[in-house]
Amino acid sequence: MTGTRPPAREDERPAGAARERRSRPTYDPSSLVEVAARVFNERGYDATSMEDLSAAAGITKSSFYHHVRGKEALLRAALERALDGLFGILDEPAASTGSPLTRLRHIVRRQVEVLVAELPHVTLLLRLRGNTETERWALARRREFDAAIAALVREASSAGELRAGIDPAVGARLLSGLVNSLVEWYRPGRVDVSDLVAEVDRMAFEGLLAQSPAPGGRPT
Amino acid sequence: MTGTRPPAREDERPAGAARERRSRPTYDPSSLVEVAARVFNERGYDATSMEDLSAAAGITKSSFYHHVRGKEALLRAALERALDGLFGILDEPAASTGSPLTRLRHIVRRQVEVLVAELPHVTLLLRLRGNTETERWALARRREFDAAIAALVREASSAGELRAGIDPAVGARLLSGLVNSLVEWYRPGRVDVSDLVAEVDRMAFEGLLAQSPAPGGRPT
DNA sequence: TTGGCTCGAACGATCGTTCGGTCGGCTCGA
DNA sequence: TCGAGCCGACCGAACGATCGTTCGAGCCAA
Repeated sequence: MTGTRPPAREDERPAGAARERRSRPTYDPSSLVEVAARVFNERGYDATSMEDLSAAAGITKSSFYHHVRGKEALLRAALERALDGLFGILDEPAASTGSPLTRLRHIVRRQVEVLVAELPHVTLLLRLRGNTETERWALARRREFDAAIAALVREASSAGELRAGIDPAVGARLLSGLVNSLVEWYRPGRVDVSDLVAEVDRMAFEGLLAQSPAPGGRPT
Repeated sequence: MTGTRPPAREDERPAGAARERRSRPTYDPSSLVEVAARVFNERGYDATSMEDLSAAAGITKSSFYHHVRGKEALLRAALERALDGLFGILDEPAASTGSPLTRLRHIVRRQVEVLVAELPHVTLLLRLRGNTETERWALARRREFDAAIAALVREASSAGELRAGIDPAVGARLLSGLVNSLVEWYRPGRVDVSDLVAEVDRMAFEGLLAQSPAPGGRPT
């Protein structure tokens, strides 16, 4: 990277410090993963140096290595956290009971909540390019998740619960794209999460247009 | 990048060769921009080395520098092409005549077409992180485009043309996210472009749900 | 004194870029 | 028609910078 760095926010204070000892804060692995995920998202994984990460954690690069195994291990830990959150949705009872549309709608709404709760980690997941074995592994798992949604869209379509004239495969892609696009703009606090869930649900299933009666629509 | 590279597609033949002379193909700048955009998207901009680019073009790294100014210049050229395509939509007559909803719907449909026509370049634009001055410039222009759409959504909402209960600001983000998510999965030839335009339009404005009458909906 | 924590210094590798020079087709005066 | 000279295309080698990672020695609370 020859390019000049962006303004480099000044509020990168040492994170974590989950101990009572104040003079020498110690860093638990999960808090460093959180810091790393945040910086990865700001600069992009490949453009982020270990120097950037250690600076964001408030220690030198070599001290940083005392706590973490390496750059790729940090990435993997963050991706695992994102994937655990997403696949956890599929294990919920509501994800496998009721009509296909009911299940799909529940998953979508929960997916919004997980995206918000694990924003940095899911953001990382959604921007992977597959350059390393770790990235390809995470991409494969992400495809599994998308495939589950696509299967549900296909079921709902076969059951006549979805609009005719939308190809289920395309509709599933658009649905996932709509939900996932949250990570590009949502920042905590700006919009209430329950409002966001309701808006994404309406947008996805009823569209932007006015005055369509929305049969069987959920209450807000 | 220490990570092992992905399988490295074998079909990276020298592009361009817009001359009749066969023994020594010459490379016009625009064809090299196209090659670069494709590889940038495969590996990510920062993870792509000039060696990768020159290999994809079929020449050595030093030869490659005979044709292009540098890595960032290639990025800028690709981004300009994407931005020209997008802003060209706003200059079309149909983008400024009719009701806000009519204009919005036209822009969205044209945006899908431009995304498909300039897929690699727009993809690059949508993945920027803002690490260099060039990237920040392109991001600023992209925000201009999104702001134009957001303004139109606000207008249409004020005119009562959009569903009540969707915040215009959020709706505009979701709409852009829905359309832009195309670059993550659409590949030319798989879905007919006019079909795709119709499906994105339906999805965005009428939603996935069945049996809503869609007043004033466009013919397909 | 022990042992976790911190650090400066340096490792080899790879990055984007530059440089000097070779090759071969084209131009143009003889 | 010919050949000398030119010039764009091409390449190997190397530049300094930065990358991820390692090492060993200090520091300080227990």
